[in-house]
Amino acid sequence: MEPTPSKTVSPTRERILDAAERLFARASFDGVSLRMITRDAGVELALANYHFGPKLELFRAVVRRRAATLNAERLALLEALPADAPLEALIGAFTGPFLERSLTGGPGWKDYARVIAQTANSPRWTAELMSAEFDPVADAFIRRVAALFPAAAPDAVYWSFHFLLGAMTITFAQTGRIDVLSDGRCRSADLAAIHARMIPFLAAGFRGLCLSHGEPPREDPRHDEPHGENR
Amino acid sequence: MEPTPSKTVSPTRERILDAAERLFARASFDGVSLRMITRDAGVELALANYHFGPKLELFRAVVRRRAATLNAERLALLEALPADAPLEALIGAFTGPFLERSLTGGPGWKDYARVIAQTANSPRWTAELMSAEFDPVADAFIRRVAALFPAAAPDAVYWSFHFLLGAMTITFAQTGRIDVLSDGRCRSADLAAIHARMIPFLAAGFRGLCLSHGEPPREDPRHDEPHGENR
DNA sequence: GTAAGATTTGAACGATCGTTCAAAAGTTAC
DNA sequence: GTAACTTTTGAACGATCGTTCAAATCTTAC
Repeated sequence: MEPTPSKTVSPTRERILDAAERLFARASFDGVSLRMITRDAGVELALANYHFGPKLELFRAVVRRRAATLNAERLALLEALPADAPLEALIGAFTGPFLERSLTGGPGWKDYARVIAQTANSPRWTAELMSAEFDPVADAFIRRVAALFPAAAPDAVYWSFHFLLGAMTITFAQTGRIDVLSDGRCRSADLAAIHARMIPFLAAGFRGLCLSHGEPPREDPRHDEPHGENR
Repeated sequence: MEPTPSKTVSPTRERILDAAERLFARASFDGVSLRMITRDAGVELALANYHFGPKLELFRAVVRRRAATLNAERLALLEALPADAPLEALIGAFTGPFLERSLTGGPGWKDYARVIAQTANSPRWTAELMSAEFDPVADAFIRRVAALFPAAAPDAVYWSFHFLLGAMTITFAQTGRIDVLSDGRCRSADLAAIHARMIPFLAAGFRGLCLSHGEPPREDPRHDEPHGENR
């Protein structure tokens, strides 16, 4: 009688989730119909509503399914790092699990990354969904990073994390635009190569923003930057 | 007889574009119907198809309309900068015009920013649309930045620009997630404050990635690279 | 085996979708 | 004022949308 049992794993549930994930990765929430999903999954249309309720709940189930795995691994990596771990290790603990699974976790994880990338940059109701699923581990990551920059402005670490999220999401979106722009010098599909570039870039960005003085230089650019631990 | 005259500015055309921009900023391409747009614009449904052809062409017209203004200002700022302009000035020339108009250019520009943010992180056909509109000025920006890092790896500047795009788009998306995460310390609506944080972060990221050796340290880190121009 | 519950089926609901079209109204040029 | 053209109107097209529901089928427990 319950509309969303979710107690035991049902093969039909998983087939629908897989198809939904695959299609939501290639189009928006409104660009995918339940008929496309159930047709792709090889099940009847009404089964989507039986197992998940309304369409939005199916989408939320797609986001939620792999988030638990992801967050658990991220938290484990973060907690395994010593207190004096370098910033690059912290960033890697946050960005690495998603990347690793996109590479070796099967096509579902790659689709999932695109779903998340889309959702993170969408307006309205997606924000609360993202917050509900990913904010706890984001909070843990930010707390660890903030400990590295005790003199940083209170919002500097948050903004840095915000820019990290942007770089990560546009990477996982895999639009292929940078491939064209760089005339083949960059390949969006080579996530491992991107990671090798992303971590140094982000680490430098964190240091550049969080090691500066409390207020960012507006019209009074100081050139006496006394941050001795540069690199 | 022509389906898309576009020669002279038609008030009806502009009303439809305004409504489409406003609605596309709040939902996806498939989440907005032509009936919603024309109802919001106060015109008949068939007029959308008369002035723009199919729905996708209306969306492209929305993207295209303000892109010309934006690119012209960006290029002018870039060319006005001296050859020895600091990296921060280059980044500001690329990110500033969009930000400034989002602040003072009326609500249309804020909606436009959200449309672009969504589009930049969407899969499929949006990539070629973004490339067609924004790649020329992106190319000019990258060329200027590359001149500052003559010893950088050929793809380092492109990846840096990629991460810049991610940080910029997730900012313009204005999802409000960072507001919740930071418990009010960050405000997504205060684009001016964000800009003051974004430029130092990105500049440090560019330097951190483009001033390093040719190859990122994988398993064979070469240390014989004569990189003497570190900052 | 039989009853109770969970799952699947097939069909239908009303609503909305993008697109098309002929006719009406408005505009411009002679 | 009439002709040529552009713009607007109102209605309709077939298709697809999310959701619902009763009946059929499968599963589980006694």
